[in-house]
Amino acid sequence: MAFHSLAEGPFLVSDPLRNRLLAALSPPELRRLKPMMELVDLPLGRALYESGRSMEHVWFPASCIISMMYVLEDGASAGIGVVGCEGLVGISLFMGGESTPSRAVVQSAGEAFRVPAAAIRKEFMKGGGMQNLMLRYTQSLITQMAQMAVCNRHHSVDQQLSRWLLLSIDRLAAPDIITTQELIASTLGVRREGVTESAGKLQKAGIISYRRGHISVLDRPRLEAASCECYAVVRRESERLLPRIVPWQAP
Amino acid sequence: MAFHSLAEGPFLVSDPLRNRLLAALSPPELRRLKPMMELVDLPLGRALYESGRSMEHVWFPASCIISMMYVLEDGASAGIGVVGCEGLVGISLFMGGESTPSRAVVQSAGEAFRVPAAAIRKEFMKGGGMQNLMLRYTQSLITQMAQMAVCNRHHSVDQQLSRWLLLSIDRLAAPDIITTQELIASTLGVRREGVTESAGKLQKAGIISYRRGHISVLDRPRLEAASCECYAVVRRESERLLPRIVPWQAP
DNA sequence: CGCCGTCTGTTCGGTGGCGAACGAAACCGG
DNA sequence: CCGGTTTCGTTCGCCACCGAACAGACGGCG
Repeated sequence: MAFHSLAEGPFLVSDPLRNRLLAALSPPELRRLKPMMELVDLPLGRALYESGRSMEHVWFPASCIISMMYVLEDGASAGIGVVGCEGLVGISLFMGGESTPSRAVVQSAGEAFRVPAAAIRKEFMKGGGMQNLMLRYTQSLITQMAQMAVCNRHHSVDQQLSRWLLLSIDRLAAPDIITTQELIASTLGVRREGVTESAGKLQKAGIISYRRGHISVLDRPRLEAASCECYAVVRRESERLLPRIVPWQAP
Repeated sequence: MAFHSLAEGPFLVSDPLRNRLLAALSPPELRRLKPMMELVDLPLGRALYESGRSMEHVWFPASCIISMMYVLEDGASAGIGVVGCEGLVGISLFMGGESTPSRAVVQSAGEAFRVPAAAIRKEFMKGGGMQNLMLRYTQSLITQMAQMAVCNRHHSVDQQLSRWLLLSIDRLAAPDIITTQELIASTLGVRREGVTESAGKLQKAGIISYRRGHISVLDRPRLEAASCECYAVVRRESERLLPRIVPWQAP
């Protein structure tokens, strides 16, 4: 794992603005958080936190995807949210719960910024723009979770895979995802064979292409057509609730 | 059921303490909200709000159950949360979104207190104990939604019905639910016939009994055994995050 | 360069829940 | 007490997904 110091150094890659929530903070807010911030390289499959464990950091993805999942006693699981550069992982740290019964897993390898829980809580308590931003993000996450629940119940694996791919490339701001079918299956809560089959169809149709541990979306419009309405709902609600890409401006 | 009047007046039934969140507010907070509060009788099936519409009130159930559901374009639906006397309906009003793409339906007829959106928002903005309470409740709702999503994916209709019954009687603080199989089916996201069959099994086993529009739980322990782990997870997390039944006390 | 662990492809029987269609019984208002 | 409406009961073919088991193939690592 490679760490890049934020304070000094010419590493543009360490610019917190790569995460859209951080980019939307006011200059003073960002200035207060910056010294505590750390850029971390996240390998595929790493767990940022486990069910019920107390959490020590809030994570702001820059170029990775994190899946929030619930795991049942028998090992079966289902993903309930996809987080990328538009969001953060660890909402329960400012919602007041300290922990949650879910699990957060790196679903596409990449980088993320992390900030100690205490620093986030302190800033949140001030009740300013940052609090408002975090709460709006939380609501967009709630929408996503709810829509995933309905999607789980009513839509085919084909549709769900398409939906997942779309959500992921939006949150990566890139058409290439570094992951495996096995991991996708566990977040969709279906068998790996089901993903293989659906992905095969999409590849035959020329909509995506993949090799071992790597998926590329080739034809976005047709992928949207193959997906269910759930993607559109989540996207619309995210656009409504979350800040545009342009950085913070005085109110 | 015994009620304790907070101020004056012989109408014990209108005591806000019947809702546990209201009961956990500090005396000054409750005093500020009381004048805006209204007790409303809610008939089965009534929608408190529709997807995307702007919301005018926050609802605090006293003796009813409200289901939060997502409805798909083709009419299919799934419930993502059950709210009773332990909670409130309308979190997006203080989370900053003003509306959500979901729908809230009366799932068991009864009474609820409602407070205008503006009053809640004003109190929330003060950032005191009430804000903390609402946020913790929101987190418990998130847990519930996520667990429902996994349950949707992996558990049988039998298990889900049992889970739903348990959550409901907890939130009613009574073993009798006034609802129909059709409504239960729509919140579980399954066919009405499936509910009929599962409910039949439970009745034959002597665990519940029902007649038109009315279900009674007879044997709670065996209902818990018939349910999946999801109920226990939600319950444990609710107990961890939410105030006990005892009313507010100075910190 | 070659090995081996990981990832992907394929097959087959089994089944839970779906969709549709219809009948019977319980409650409501007149 | 009596139609009419709502709610509940039952049946049957069907299909997407499951569970298990195994074969091939890529690619990192020694």
